[in-house]
Amino acid sequence: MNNNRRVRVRFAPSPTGPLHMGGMRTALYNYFFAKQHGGDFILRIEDTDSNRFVPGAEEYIIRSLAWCGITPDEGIDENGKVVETKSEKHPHAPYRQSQRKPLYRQYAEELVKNGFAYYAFDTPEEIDARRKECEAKGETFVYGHANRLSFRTSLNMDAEECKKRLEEENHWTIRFKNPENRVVKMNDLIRGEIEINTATLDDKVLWKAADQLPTYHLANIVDDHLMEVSHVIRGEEWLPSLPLHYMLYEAFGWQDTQPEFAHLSLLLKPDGKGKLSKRDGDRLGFPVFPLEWVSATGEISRGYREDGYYPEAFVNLIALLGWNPGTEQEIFSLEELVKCFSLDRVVKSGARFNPDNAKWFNQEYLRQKSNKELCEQFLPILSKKGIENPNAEWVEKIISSVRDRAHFVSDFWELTHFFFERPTEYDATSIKKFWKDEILPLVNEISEMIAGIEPFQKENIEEQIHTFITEKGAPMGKIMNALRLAIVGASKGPGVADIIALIGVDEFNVRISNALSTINR
RNA sequence: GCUGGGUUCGUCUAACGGUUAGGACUCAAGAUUUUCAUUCUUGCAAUAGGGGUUCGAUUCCCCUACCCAGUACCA
Repeated sequence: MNNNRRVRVRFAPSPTGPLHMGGMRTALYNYFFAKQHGGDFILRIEDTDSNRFVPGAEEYIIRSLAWCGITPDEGIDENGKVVETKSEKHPHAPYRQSQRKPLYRQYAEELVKNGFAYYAFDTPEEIDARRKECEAKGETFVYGHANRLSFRTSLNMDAEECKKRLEEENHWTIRFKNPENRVVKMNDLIRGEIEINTATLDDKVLWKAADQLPTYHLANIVDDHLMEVSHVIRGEEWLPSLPLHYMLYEAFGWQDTQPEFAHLSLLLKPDGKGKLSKRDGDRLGFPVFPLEWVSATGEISRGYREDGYYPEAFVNLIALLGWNPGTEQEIFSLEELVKCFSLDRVVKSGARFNPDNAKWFNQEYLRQKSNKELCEQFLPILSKKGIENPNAEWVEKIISSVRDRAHFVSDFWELTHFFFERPTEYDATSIKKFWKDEILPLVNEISEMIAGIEPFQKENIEEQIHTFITEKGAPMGKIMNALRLAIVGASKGPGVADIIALIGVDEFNVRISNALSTINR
């Protein structure tokens, strides 16, 4: 393995549906690693399973990456389309494996020629029957060195017959001839040395005549080699096939440029057992996908973007699920992540995803926004509520008064609606608690005083209310709360003086008189 | 079942043989306060179990338990 060559990584999803958080994390880690080393991040589409292709999935993946601020260096063009023809910038096109179809067969044949693989003629049905037979006896079925000679293969048939079958049949495959008893020593950048004896491995299918396509294993090795990939950072589910991949590099004689491997642990459910799935999101009420996804049947899966998450927050929270900087820093921009990321600080064990934590990250990012930015983000929501073209400066002031309590911009309406609409109902518990006979005359009196304040500004209002109450020797809490109830309709919101100043004197008068005449005790 | 990987507060994690086992989220309490929050302070809470190795194990080794993955002509 050559450590001096250019760092090139690939993110190679298969377009079988929307990419979920775990997949995004894999993409992110690949990106951080590549950029940190001044290398390339390649996007390759692994669509060798024609049966599982899902329309729109490819676009979804690219849009999700873009939302997170990731643009592949190679594999997609300026318009976000997968590159199909070679160019200086994309020398390895096409980047969709289905379009690289003609390329793989020769490699598989080469393996056969050199004794590392063989032709197998049993149909899937025949193999299935054998498998069932075994299982009925309580045995594990493995198509491998122990029984490969009991199948119809090029290993036990004369050349003539084999040739004839290859020409006439269209359901044969090329299988890897797994060594009977060999210890393969492997290295993983996260887990260290791993050893496995090939005795337990099976003869994996490498290429299928039926659709003239390679399986993952062959396509993956061939493409990583051709695309000069230096590091493979992928999910843990690939760890068991690492020995096969090692042996394939060896069989091809590509050990010198064999990439280094790093296998990432999986994301686990917030509760119970097992890995995180789409269902958990539905069940527990959080998104599992970066962007909203509508399936062919019209089923909608919510996305972080649609739920009001900032992409920076999403990237940050995903990055810290299974990786830590070794310091106490928790808020990282994409640039900082590129700078700080390192594979040896990736955690080996699976990380349970906790939605509470996700919200906290968004809150942190929301706090970094200016009132102006938040206002711009809030305007569309106001518009939906029928508040068209409000004075932006005014909205900014309103946001300023409540921003500390929000996790999302979407929280703002609940937090501020009483600025935009008069109360039509008054909270019963608050009435009972604060709307007392002995207080009402004072409320009336203080309201008249407030209405006369000039200039009608928060500081003045606050000060004069205090003076008034102190002079009267009245109970501060009771009066303030009664005022609040009158102008808000409930016991919530920012400081009373803030609200009064923001709604203005005319609106204040209307609300007070409404309250005085409407509230029934 | 077999093979591989994993196991520190409820959760995310730090400590790569010597720490009162640290931080964050959550939760609880207190302070502030005109409500709800914010903020500040404090608190609760962990090395899966058992054997070794060692002067000393969260850390190294073995066994057990549990969790995860793979075991497809899917990726």
